[in-house]
Amino acid sequence: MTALTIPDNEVPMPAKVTKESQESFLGSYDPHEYPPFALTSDIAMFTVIDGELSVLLVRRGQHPYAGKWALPGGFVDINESPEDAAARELLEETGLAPGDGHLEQLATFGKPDRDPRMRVVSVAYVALLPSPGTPKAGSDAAEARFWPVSQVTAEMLAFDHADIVDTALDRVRSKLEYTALAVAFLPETFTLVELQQVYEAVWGHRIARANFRKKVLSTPGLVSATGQTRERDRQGRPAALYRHAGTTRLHPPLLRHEPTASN
Amino acid sequence: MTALTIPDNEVPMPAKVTKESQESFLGSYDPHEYPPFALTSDIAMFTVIDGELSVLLVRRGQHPYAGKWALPGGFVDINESPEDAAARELLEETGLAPGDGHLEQLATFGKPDRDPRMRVVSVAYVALLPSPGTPKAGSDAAEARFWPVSQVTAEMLAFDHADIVDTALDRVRSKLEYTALAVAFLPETFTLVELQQVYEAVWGHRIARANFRKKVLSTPGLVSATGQTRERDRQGRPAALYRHAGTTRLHPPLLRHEPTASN
DNA sequence: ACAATAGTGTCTATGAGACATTATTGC
DNA sequence: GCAATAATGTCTCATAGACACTATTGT
Repeated sequence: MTALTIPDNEVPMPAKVTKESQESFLGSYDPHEYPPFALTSDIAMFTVIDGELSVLLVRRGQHPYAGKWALPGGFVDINESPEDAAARELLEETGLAPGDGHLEQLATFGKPDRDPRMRVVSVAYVALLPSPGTPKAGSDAAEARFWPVSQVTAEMLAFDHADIVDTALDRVRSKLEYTALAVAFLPETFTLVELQQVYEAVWGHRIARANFRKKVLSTPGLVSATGQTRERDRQGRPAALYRHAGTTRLHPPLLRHEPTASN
Repeated sequence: MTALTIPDNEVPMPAKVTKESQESFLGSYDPHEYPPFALTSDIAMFTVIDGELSVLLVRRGQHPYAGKWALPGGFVDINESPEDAAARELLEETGLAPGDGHLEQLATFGKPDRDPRMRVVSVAYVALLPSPGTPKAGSDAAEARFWPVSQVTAEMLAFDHADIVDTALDRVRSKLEYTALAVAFLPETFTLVELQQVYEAVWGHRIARANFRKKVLSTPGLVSATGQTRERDRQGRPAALYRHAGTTRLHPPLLRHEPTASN
C-alpha cells in the first residue's frame, strides 16, 4: 500500500516537491522524497538451559548504550524481506536455519526516539531453539551469551529491548498454551519428561506429572511414540521417546495455572 | 535495532562511505546513507453490521490496482510512531479516537515487491469499532464502505491486503476466545444477547444461548449488571444491561467449537 | 534390596453441552 | 391468551487436578 490505500484526494505529495517528482508521481517514486526510515530486524532467541528459559544477548562495545546488552539484530537489506533478514541473523548467530527451530514475527517497535542517532524502526522476531542450544557465542570477538530470563533486568538492556523481551516472553508463554510450540525447544525425538521440563521452564512453575502426561497423550496430533527409549547413564526406568505428530494448534489448550502442590 | 545490536566488529559502515559519514559515524548518522524504506500504516477496521463481521475498505482510483479495494492507511510521519499514524488514520476515517473502540498492532508486511513503485513496509493494525459503526464513508470523495468479510475475496483487494485481512481475521477470532475484546464491538452498555451476537458474527456460527450466558456470567470480571434494562420497541421480555467489568484476559477461555444444534 | 526415574489407575469436583422450563413484555 | 424474547434449571458427560500405586532400570 502506500499512497494508494488513502482516498485518492488525500494522496500525499512528496515532502519536497520537485519538477521530477511531480512528473513521476504516477510512475515510480523517488524514495528520497519520502520520510526515510532505517529498518532493522531484532531477534529474541530463546532456549532452555539447565531448566531455565534463556535468551541470547550481545554486549555492546560502542556508543550508545556501550556496555549494555542488546538483542542480536541488523539492518534489513533493501532487497530482502524482514523475515529474510531475521533468518540471516539467526544463521549468523547460531548456525541454525529457520526450520531447525522456530522463527516468527513478534511485533514492530518504532517510537521516534528509540535510537538516539536516527529514526530506526525494528521488526522484532522470536526464535525458539533446541536445547543443547549451539551457543556458538564466541563466533566473533563480540561477547554474546544466553542469559536466564530471570536474571535479565530492564537496566542491563540497551534501547527499548526490555520492551521487546517482555513482549516476547508474553508471546512464548501464551503460545505454549494453545500451540505445540514447546517441541521447538527439543530435538527431533524427546521424552515426555523433557517436554514437561520445557513447559516448566517457560512458565516458571512445576506441573503435576501424571496429569500432564494424560493431557499430552490425549491431545490428538501432539506427539506420537517412536517405540524407542532414551539411552540412560543413571538408574531408573528408561523413558519412551516421542516425536511431534504435526499438529500446531492444541484443542483444547493446555492452560497454565499457578503452582500445584505435587510434582 | 541498527548497527548497535550487531557484534561490534560487524557494525556495518554506511553504504556510501563519504568523509562526512565516517566522521559522524559515532555521532548521528546520515539517514540517506542507509537503505531507505517508506513506512506506512494500514488498518483493518472491523465492526458488526446486521449480524455480519465487516471490514472497512477504500476503493482505489489511481494506479496501481486502480478499481481494487484497499485497507485505509497512510504514511508514517518521520516524527510519529506507527501507533500514532494508525490512530490518526482511524480518526480520519471514522471520527473515533482509539479508546472509543480498540486499536492494536497486528503485524508488519514488508516483502520487497509488495508495492510495484517503491520499497514500502507497512505496519498493519486491527481496530474494533462499536456496532452502529459511524460509517462516515463518504467523508471525502473517495468511495469507502464496510464489506461483510464473507463477501471479501482476494481478487478484489489491492497489494497484499488479502494477506493482511486474513491475518487480521485470525487474530480477531482467536482473541475473542481468551480476551474480553468482544465488548469493543459494543457500546458502553449492552445485553448478553448482543454480546452473544458479536461472538456469532465473528466466529460465523451459532452458540447455545443458555450455556453462553452461564459461561459469561461465571467468568470473573467479564461483565457486571447495571441494573437497567434495554428499551424495547417490540414485544418480549426486556433484556438486562451489562457493562464490561474491566478484565481483559478470560480465565478460563471461551473456546469456540463447530456449530451446535440448539439455538 | 533399594534408590531413582517412568508410567498408570482412581476418585472427585468442575464445567461444557443439550435441552426443558419459567419469566416478562407487547399485541 | 398468544407470540416473542429473556432468563433459569437440570441432567449428563468429559476432563482437570490430586494422589496413590505399579513398572523398569542401575547399583
